[in-house]
Amino acid sequence: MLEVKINTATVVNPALQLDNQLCFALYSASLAMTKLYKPLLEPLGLTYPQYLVMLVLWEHETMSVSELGERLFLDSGTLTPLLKRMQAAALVQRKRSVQDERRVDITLTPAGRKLKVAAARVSSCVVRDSGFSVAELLDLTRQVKALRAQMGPVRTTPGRAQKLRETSVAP
Amino acid sequence: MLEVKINTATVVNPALQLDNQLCFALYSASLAMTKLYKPLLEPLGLTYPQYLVMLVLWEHETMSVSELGERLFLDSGTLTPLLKRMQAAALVQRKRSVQDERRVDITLTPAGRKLKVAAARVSSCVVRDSGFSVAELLDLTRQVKALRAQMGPVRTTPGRAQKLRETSVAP
DNA sequence: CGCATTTAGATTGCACACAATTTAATTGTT
DNA sequence: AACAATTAAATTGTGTGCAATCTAAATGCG
Repeated sequence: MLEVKINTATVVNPALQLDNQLCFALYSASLAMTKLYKPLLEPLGLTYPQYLVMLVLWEHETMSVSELGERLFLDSGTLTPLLKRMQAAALVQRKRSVQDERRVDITLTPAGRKLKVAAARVSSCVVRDSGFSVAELLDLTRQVKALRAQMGPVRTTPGRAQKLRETSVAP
Repeated sequence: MLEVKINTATVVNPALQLDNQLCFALYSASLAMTKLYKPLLEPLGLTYPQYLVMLVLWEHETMSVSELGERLFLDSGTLTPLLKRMQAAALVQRKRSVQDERRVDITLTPAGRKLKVAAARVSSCVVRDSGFSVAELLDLTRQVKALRAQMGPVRTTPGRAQKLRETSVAP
């Protein structure tokens, strides 16, 4: 491996430089986005992941826990406690399905439905603060989604982590 | 607000559709990236955020906790316990600075330094699994970093959340 | 010098994420 | 019908993120 000593810093191998890491860019941008949303969602009584759940429910009104999980790429270990908090906040209802007693259906309450209007304002606020045009945002969204699609062939259900082929590289 | 009833689904207002949300694309892609790395980092005894710390240290060898925080946009509340675990794993050393007793300097151990070779293999493995060309990855990285720069004027030190201007929109 | 202010880390408490396991309900098969 | 296999949630345990608070050390200033 090419290696150069500069000062006290051992640098080079661009593949390991933090600033070249897409993973770090995404990680960091995602956390920054969460912080951007936080003060805007606080008046609505929502955390950021809870806001994502609301986005789904505003499109569908009723979904099972696992359907929500498929849509958001989250599992029951994350969603169950989150949804319980949202129920405690009277934003959603959790009810065992009658047709299938395994399912738990999540439904918006009137209060939850009502939040949609305020959320639209939050959304426009964030778009503005991003400093990007709507076209740029949509294009970037498209690219990031394409990357996402490449990476995670979904795997919602707990258990079975997908097997990754190891790259065989001379040691 | 324009609103259309389709089936049981209340749709429309593209600004609130999950699939149009850059924030969700980033969030989801970032989590997927973490999952992609996880099985590859496990043999190295690293979690994904710990891997990010290592990337910084492989570039600098020694940094204070707050310097690491500035680089990674993380605060001491996150880093302190994480670094303690890394110390317990003998990857880094934590030592009070002599010049400034407030500082805690983080240094790579020989074991930590050695991991860099294996990490390069992990990196190339992830690049391949992304299904994107290196040029595409770098370009996307550039864009996401630009967005990141727009959003978070850094704020490392705990306390003082930045004040956001509310959009004044007719209720 | 003396003392308020600032700065660096650590700590506490809460909310995710997720692997792994458990329980219960349903489906598939014979 | 009987029973193994599958599926849906919940639970448990670990590791982040981060706001808020706390302690101690350094700095600024009259």
